[in-house]
Amino acid sequence: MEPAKKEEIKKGPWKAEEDEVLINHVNRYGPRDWSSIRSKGLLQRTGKSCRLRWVNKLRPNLKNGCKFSAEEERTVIELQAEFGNKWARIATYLPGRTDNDVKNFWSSRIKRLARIFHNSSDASTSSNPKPSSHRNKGKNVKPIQSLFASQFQSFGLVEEEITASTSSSKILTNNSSSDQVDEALRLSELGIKLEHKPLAFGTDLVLAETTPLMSEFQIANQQAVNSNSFSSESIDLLARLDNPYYYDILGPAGSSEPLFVLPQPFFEPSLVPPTRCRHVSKDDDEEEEADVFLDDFPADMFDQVDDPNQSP
DNA sequence: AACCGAAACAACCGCCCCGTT
DNA sequence: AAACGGGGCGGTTGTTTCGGT
Repeated sequence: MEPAKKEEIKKGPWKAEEDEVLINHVNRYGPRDWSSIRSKGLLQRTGKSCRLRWVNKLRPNLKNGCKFSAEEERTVIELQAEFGNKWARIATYLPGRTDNDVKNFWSSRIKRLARIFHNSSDASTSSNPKPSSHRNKGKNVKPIQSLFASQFQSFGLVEEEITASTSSSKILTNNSSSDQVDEALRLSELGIKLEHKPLAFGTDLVLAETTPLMSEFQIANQQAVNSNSFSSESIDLLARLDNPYYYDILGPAGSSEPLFVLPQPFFEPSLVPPTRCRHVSKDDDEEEEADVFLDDFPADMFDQVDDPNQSP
């Protein structure tokens, strides 16, 4: 017997009309019964696809188009160290951010670090360093140290690429570019608890491993400051790193005391107007209009969404 | 202006959990 | 108790945008 011809399932980018249908459905029934959207013939999308679209793009109060602030970055780093890759959980601490946002942010960050450290490795291991390109361009990003090994693995880099031969103390060397130092400083600034928290980046990082790293910071610091290639912020941070009591400033080693207070898990209040963010786009004439239609929602329709009584 | 690499973003896939039958 | 389906989540991949050469 010929199986009933399945209705074609649509994939790929969503159109405005589809969004509208989805929003109308949620407007009427709430954010549930995703599979019924297809069974009713409203959309040729799977329930999962509908849910994902709603959660990541159409939900009110999303910070679409906003870069992560320094505070958000720090929160992600801290929570990732604590929870691991529990993006949905981490996202509950970041108003307007989705698990996908957090995941993408982290992924980009890891790739960037991998590239930087890889280039650093090249520079430090080469006896005859070639002139570096302007922006450290390089494909075949290769992580070079065990420091971030498990994190790299979780982002699909093969195990043999993670060589144990390079120590974290080589992350920064006298050959490090100012880009590398800047990023490493940023890392130390944002991931400030690395020195004290074994869970950081999912590795068994211990203080003994990071101390040489920091001394290398100081070496690079001197060079870079001498060459006047840092921003004033970086120079300020470098000055602090040069301070022998810097670690004390960060907090006592081994202390479980948080260095800053994490925000509480966030639950979007139902009546808060949608967060509007301008796109980071350089086109200043282009105002963000994506969620204007959400203003038409009844005020109480999101009461059931993100119920504050629910645990994350 | 064209090209290229990196970063950012969007969406799908597969697995797992849980409630229902 | 087992089967099934829906939903949630993390991982991955494809596409677009951005910035530099």
